[in-house]
Amino acid sequence: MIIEILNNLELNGKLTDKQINFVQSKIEVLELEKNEHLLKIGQVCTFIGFVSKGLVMFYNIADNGEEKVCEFIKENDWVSQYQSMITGTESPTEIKAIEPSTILKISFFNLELILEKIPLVEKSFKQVIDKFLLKMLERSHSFQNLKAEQRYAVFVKENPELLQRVPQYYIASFLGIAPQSLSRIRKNS
Amino acid sequence: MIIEILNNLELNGKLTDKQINFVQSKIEVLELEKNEHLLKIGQVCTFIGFVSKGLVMFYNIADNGEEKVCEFIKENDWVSQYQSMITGTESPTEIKAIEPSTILKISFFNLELILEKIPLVEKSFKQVIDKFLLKMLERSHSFQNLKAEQRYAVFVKENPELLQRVPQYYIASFLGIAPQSLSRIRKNS
DNA sequence: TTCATTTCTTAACAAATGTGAATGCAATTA
DNA sequence: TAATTGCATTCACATTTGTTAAGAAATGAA
Repeated sequence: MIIEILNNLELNGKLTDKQINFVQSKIEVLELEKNEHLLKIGQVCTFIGFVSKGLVMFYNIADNGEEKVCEFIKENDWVSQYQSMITGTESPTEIKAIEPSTILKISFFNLELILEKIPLVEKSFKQVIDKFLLKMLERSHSFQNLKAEQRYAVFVKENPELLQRVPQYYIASFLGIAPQSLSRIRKNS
Repeated sequence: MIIEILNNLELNGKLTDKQINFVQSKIEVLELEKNEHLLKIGQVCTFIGFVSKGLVMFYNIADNGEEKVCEFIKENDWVSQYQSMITGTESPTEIKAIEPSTILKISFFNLELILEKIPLVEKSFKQVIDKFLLKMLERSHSFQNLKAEQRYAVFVKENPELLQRVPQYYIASFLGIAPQSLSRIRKNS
């Protein structure tokens, strides 16, 4: 399973067996059932997770109890609560599995050990953060400049398979619109 | 002027005179007139700037020529085009001065030199990136969950002085609404 | 100052999206 | 099987925001 992480970090073939074993020894494997939480509101996020299998979502809860989806994280991508992670404060958001999922979990403590010991990994992790920043820039831009219909079109183009894997009302939430509005948009296209 | 940078990085008193001189020698001082550009579309952003005096904005240009404001950057804050900077590609956005401004400009080349030589500065710069990421998270969240009126209320609360310093149609643009809509919102509150 | 230009406001109407309720469908459970 | 539950769709109507146009106010230049 660590192979997938190395692939994702574009480190395949670049680490020694010893280094790989070291990294592997710092990883905890977590199996999540559907709807099981990886992080709950009020917890401080002290790890970064790699979705090895399945699909999770990152969301916050509105006053009326609605789940507002910020991000879907598919297999072979990283998930964390950067806000809680950066500030060390309690997370205002949750992370839960949409499908049964396998998460490779690395605590910050262990992550620090890895980054200190293997500079190559540190460089790669910077890129993980960079990618996330780019994603958030793109997301703001999309809200600022596109209508819901266009946002949905982009989503479909970039995540065609998620249409099958994610309930539609979660997609609506991610797009910042009501489920009924998404129904209407789908009808007119 | 470098004092302001050290303050911003929370490094005041933590560097030796020699280190300070080294940093200072890598900084270029740039005076911008109102509406003068720090970065234009198509350029690759190869620097990070510190707004020592004045006010700049970061925006992209829609098909119809409208300027869509992504961010206002006040004195004592950092400005860069992270997307272009991270990917090394041509910037799709511009940066220009809203007021006559003084920018302390550090090229990436020099920044690398500084970060390598002074680890304390490297740590601080990570925090600069972290803050920007948090800002973008907050911005997405605001678009996803708040109505224009609420977004404006938040903006006013967090940037009361900008109401005087920024033309209203730029604020509307930043909020993702038409100038007329902002007029209406102001009227009803 | 006066004129020209830019910015802001207002209003009427259009378009997009939200809301609440009803319906149907599919999956799950008793 | 029947009943229940959750999700998607549809509709009518409300609210929000966009658009166009006109004029008022502010700003800058001669």
